[in-house]
Amino acid sequence: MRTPQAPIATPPSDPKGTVESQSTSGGHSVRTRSQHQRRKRIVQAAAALASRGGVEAMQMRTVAERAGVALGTLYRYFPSKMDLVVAVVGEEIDLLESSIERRPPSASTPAGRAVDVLMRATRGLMREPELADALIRSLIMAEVDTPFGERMTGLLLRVSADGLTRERATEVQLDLAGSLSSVWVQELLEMLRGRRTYEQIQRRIDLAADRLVNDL
Amino acid sequence: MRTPQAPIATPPSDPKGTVESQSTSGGHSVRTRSQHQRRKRIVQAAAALASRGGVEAMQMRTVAERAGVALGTLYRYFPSKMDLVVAVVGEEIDLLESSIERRPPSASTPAGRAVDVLMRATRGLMREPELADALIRSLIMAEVDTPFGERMTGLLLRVSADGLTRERATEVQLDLAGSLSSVWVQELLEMLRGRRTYEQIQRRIDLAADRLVNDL
DNA sequence: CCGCAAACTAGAACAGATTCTAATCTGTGT
DNA sequence: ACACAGATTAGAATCTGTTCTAGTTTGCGG
Repeated sequence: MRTPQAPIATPPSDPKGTVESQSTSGGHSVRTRSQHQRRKRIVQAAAALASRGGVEAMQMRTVAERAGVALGTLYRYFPSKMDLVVAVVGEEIDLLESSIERRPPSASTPAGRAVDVLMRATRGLMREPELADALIRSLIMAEVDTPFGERMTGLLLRVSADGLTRERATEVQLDLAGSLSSVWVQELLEMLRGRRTYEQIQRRIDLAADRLVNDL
Repeated sequence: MRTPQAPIATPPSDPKGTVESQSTSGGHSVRTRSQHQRRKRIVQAAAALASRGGVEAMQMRTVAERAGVALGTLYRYFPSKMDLVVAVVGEEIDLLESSIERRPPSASTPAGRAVDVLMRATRGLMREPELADALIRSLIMAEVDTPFGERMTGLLLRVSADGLTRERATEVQLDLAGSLSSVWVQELLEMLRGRRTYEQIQRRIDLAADRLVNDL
């Protein structure tokens, strides 16, 4: 019975999401420490299971067991399975981001770089269809604010607008990034339904990018 | 445990979906008669529940009860809840189609007529957000071939290509219809997340249609 | 009217997500 | 070291989709 508002997973009793520093200073509510470990173990276990049998194989009991925490604890960290899925998906994006840092897209035009990123993500997802499935579903179904669409759009924005963050991008750039990631999601869906090959997706993303560029 | 292939709901033991005629002739397997009634009662009950609390309120036990059939029977007609949702959604499209027959879109350009249809559908959906939610989700999640996307695309095709059926439409027209309904779905999603108003959707659909037209 | 296969029914059973409980553990302030 | 709040745990309990069972009903061919 999903309640309208389900806060995203953060170590227990952490008002804002910004827990990082404080080593010996005036802490007062955050248990940070083994909790980060625990959270990591959980997401790891979940990811491992998901990359096998997909979301189905990622059963809450099993995740808890593998992560070595009680079911109740798992639920304290992730109020619903969807939240956990979203977290796993987040990890995946981290990977993509660091991959892009390591080897930035080389295309010369903004749209080209955006396409490059999307196709790289596509290849990554094709390697683990089960996870891709979970990702797409979570992306679309999430009632909570999906961090995924936002992040992917931001990512596209950065590579296409070359270092700009969302706030500084022009409306036009935002539109490019947003539209492209929309199209991409649609294509991924089709792929999951077995109606697209990698090549087809590439062609269509290219096409969409071209169109957008012409429109601007 | 969703098995890969879940046939869409049709009165029991009905090989092809084309059951209509035969009144006294060589029938042999179809029980048609009260079964159509039963099916209708089920979908009706389901729709009623869904238009209240959404998919969540549409519990299989409750649906069966309200429809006056046993749970097992419900499952005989609709092998999974998703199938039932799809059926309910189908009803909704029927409504849209007949509405369009009654009062065809008046715009002068093909794209204009397509936009007209989409916006009419949008208004209808906004009236029952819970159902809209169910619709969109089912549309996107369905593992079975979603009849929804197909039907909506076909509908757009008919109004935009003015009487042509799918087979006769040019690739270009197909693309128009397909792209528009993609965009529309995305916009509806945003609306459900509270990030779009009717006006915004209208503006964006218009824009998308314009773009497409220019591309053709 | 008879017999049979398919459809239907009531209800138990099962599965996995989510919630709840009672007891224990941990970290922090005093 | 002591006390307390919040975190964790094991496990029972609940909820809802889905499956299964055994018995009954229905419609049709003979």
